[in-house]
Amino acid sequence: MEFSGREWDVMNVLWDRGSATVSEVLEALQDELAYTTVLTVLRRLEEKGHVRHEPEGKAHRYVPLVPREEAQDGAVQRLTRKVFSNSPELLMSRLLRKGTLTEAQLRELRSLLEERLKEGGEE
Amino acid sequence: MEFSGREWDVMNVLWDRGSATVSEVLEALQDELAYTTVLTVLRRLEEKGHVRHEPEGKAHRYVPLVPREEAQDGAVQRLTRKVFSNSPELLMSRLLRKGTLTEAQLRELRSLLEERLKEGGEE
DNA sequence: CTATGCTTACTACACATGTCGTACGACCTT
DNA sequence: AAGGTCGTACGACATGTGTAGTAAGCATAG
Repeated sequence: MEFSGREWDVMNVLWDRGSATVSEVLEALQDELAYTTVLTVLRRLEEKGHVRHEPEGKAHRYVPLVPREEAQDGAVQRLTRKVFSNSPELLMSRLLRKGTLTEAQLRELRSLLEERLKEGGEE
Repeated sequence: MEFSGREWDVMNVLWDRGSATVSEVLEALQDELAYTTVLTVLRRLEEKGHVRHEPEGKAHRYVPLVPREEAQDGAVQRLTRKVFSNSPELLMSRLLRKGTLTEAQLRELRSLLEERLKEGGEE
C-alpha cells in the first residue's frame, strides 16, 4: 500500500473524520482543487482498494479501508529502507540531531523510550 | 531537492563512494538494470543539478552535489508533513511503538536523547 | 414543467519516472 | 584496416500522478 502526495492529503481527511463525501474532502483540503480532481483521486483510491464508498443521498460517502497506522508504518519503512539504509536508528538519530524537536518533545520521547525499555526490547 | 526511488538508489552509491562511474553504480546496485537505465538516471540527476560529472578516461565520473544529510533531512521533513501532520514526535513515537528497534538500539537512542537534553532544548 | 445546481462517470492531457534500444565515437586486437 | 568492446547521447514508451473539462442524471426552486 503506497500513497502519492495527493492521496495522503485525501486519506488524511478520511481518517480524521472517519469518512467523508467529495465536498467534505474538498473543504477540508488546503489547496483549492477542482471538485472533479478530488473525485478522481478518490476514484483511483477505490480502484486500488484503499477506500470504498456507500451511497448517501445523491452523493457518495467514502470510507478508508486501511488503518492509518498501517499506512504510516509502511511509509516509515519505505523511507527507512531507501533513505537510511534500512536502519531505523539512523533515522531516529537524524531527527534527534536536528533542531526539529523542542525540549518538551524530547522529554516526552524520553518517557516513551523508558517505557519501551522497561517492557523489554523487541516484541 | 526531491529524489525518486531509483534516484535514491543511485545517489546512495555516489554518497557511499564519494563518486562513481556508470559501471560502478551499476555494479553496486542490487537490481539488474540495463547500463543505459543507470545512465539515464544519472543524466536526469545532472539536469536537475544534483550531480555533476567529470571526464575519466573515456567514461564519466559522477559526483554528488548535495550533502547526503541535507537530502535525508528533506525526505524526513516531507514525510513528517504529509504523513504525520507535521509533527515529528508523532513519527518518533510511531517508530518507538513498533517492534522495529532492538533493545540495544533503544539504549543507543537513550544516550543520544540524554545528550540532546543536556546540551539544552532547541538549537 | 423547466432551469439550476450538485454529483457522478468518463475522458483528457501534461509531466515525472522507470526502463531500454539504437546510433555512433574512440580504442584495442588481429 | 576490420571487427569487437565500452561508453555516451538521444529518443522512445508505458505507467503513475496531478489536475480538470464535459456529459448526463436527479432533485429542487420557480
